[in-house]
Amino acid sequence: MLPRSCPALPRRERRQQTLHSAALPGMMPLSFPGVQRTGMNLLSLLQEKLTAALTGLVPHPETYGALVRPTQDERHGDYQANAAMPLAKVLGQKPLDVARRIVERLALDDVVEPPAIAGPGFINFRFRSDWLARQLQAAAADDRLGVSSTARPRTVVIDFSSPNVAKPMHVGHLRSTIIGDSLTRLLRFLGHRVITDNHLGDWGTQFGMLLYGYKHYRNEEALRTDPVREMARLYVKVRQEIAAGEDEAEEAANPVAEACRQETAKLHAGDEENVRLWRLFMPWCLADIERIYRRLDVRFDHTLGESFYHPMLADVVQSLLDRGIAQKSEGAVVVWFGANEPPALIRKKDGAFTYMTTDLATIRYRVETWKPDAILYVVDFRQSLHFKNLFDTARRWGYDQVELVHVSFGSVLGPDRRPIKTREGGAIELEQLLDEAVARAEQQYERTREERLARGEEVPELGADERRQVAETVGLGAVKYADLSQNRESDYVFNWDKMLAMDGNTATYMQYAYVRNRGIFRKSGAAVEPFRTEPPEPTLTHPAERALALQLLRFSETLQAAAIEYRPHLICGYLWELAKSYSVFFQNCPVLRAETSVLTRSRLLLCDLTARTIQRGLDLLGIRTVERM
RNA sequence: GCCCCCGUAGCUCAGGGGAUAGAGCAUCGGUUUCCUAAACCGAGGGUCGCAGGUUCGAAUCCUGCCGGGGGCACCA
Repeated sequence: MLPRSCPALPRRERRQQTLHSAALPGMMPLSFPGVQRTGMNLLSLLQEKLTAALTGLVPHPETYGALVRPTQDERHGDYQANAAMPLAKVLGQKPLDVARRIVERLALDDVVEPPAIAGPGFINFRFRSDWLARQLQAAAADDRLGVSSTARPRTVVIDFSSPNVAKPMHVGHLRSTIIGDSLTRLLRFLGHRVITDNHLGDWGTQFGMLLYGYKHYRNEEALRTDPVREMARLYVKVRQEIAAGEDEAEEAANPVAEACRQETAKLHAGDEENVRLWRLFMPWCLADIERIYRRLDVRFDHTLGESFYHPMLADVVQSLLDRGIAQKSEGAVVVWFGANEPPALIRKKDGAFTYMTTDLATIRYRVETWKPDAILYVVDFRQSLHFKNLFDTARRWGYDQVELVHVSFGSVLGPDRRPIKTREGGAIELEQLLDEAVARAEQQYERTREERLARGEEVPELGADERRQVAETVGLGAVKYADLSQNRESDYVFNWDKMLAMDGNTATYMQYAYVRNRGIFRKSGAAVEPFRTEPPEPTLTHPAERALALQLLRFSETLQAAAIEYRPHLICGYLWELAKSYSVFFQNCPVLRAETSVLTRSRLLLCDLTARTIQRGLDLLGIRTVERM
């Protein structure tokens, strides 16, 4: 069996599921199911106020009330409402007149400056600085940084990572693993009940290969001392043998491959010896992938692989036949979709079941066991047809209340835009990649340290342990962030230098912003606690202070948008903007040397809230921070 | 053959009805008696693949074409 997230060729797919009903093209959803519109959500606040102003004035006020966007140019204010132009036609009035009537009815006096009407009918909002300051003060006193917890928690099963065991994890598994983990963290933070389930490929042909390898090439000594490594060796050995036999005879039977297939078939048929060996191998295989998950800081609530569902498959097929959803055809059992569309097999003519059967059994099990509102599949784009068929079949089968979503992502490509390979043509092993990232981070630390010394700067002298810790955190953060910061639906061109770059929109930049921030507190001896328990109301007089404050208060709407569309890269984009705002602030607004102690306290509040927001944002991406680097 | 996706700056990518299309890298120029220079500031660089259409308004929606990729019973 192929892993679900094998490295692959490309392409993105549009959202398959609509979580909100957009009445107008391009409008932002007014609300996300289960997410309360309260707290510091600036966008929602304006949308609500606008909707209230439109109520009684126009039909479908919430549709037009939702047409609020951040401005692209700060000269136009902070946010803009675009409702007047489309409403002009509906009401048969001039857009500027409509805009004026809307503004007259808005109840936002204590929140925004008097709105400006500009251009063809844009209504521009600029928040009052004193209002922003009070919101910031409230956010600082809040563990959740002003982000509301959901009013209606949903139960969501997230199916991600799902590698084949019995062979080393490779770079192709990375995207599913870290996107799925990030979505888990995000939805949990917003208050949803998330159940993570690693749907392992633990029952397929790769086990046949292991069985064949074990029977022919095992090294007893190696198995005793390091079974995991021996498993990997056997797998590679067998795969090489199969590959060697493929060149001459593409179509002709490959004796080794055929032998492996037979081992697999025997396993499925319950052959005593093979089942015993399967039970022997599994813990070793699990230990191997578990090591990587630990390093990546990824945990699963359940690891129910394909083998778990094996006993249920015959009943699944029978049930689908009984209900007339599946038909027998050419000796197989299939489910038909459209007249011109090929069917999906749920039982092959040799009696074997397919991954469609397993996935159907899995849906039934999950729905009956956990009663989820939604099941997310974080899987390679190329399986979109499979999921379309799977979801269609499941709904016909009666599972039409659960929302089934294929959270698809693009492929990992090499510099030649072909699927990423090592020089030898194999997949890049995940662990090697992580080691390389950490090694590069360590080299970067060395280089930077020498440059700092050459400039006569103070250098934080890290002990060996802390240095390793920094390298691990920075290196893994770089790898994760490089992937997560890209729209998941795009193909991902793998590039060492870009992935491990420490400039620009990278985890390192964010981690560094955090470190500089913490340095201020360390240097001054100021404690952070008072800024969290009894925060002062900050003064926002410098443009850099105001811009930073505004960005900090956009955290809530960012997380909401990321959750609606299952797009972690929105968080990355936000953090990048936040870190840039902080940099400008840092450059222009001395903190410890501010003119007054009141201003110092105000700026320390901004610093601490920035640090906490960066730390929280990175945490939602599965990335850690360090105190010094 | 049928279906799906993509084409935006030299490169890698955001933006997917709203104001003059953005960022990073790369290139060029500048910044350190100052809280970490793994930083900051500035400059150049685009016919948003092409052509029609819808709209007050299109990179964004529709149609066609060109180029690239993927998927399409007995692998998963």
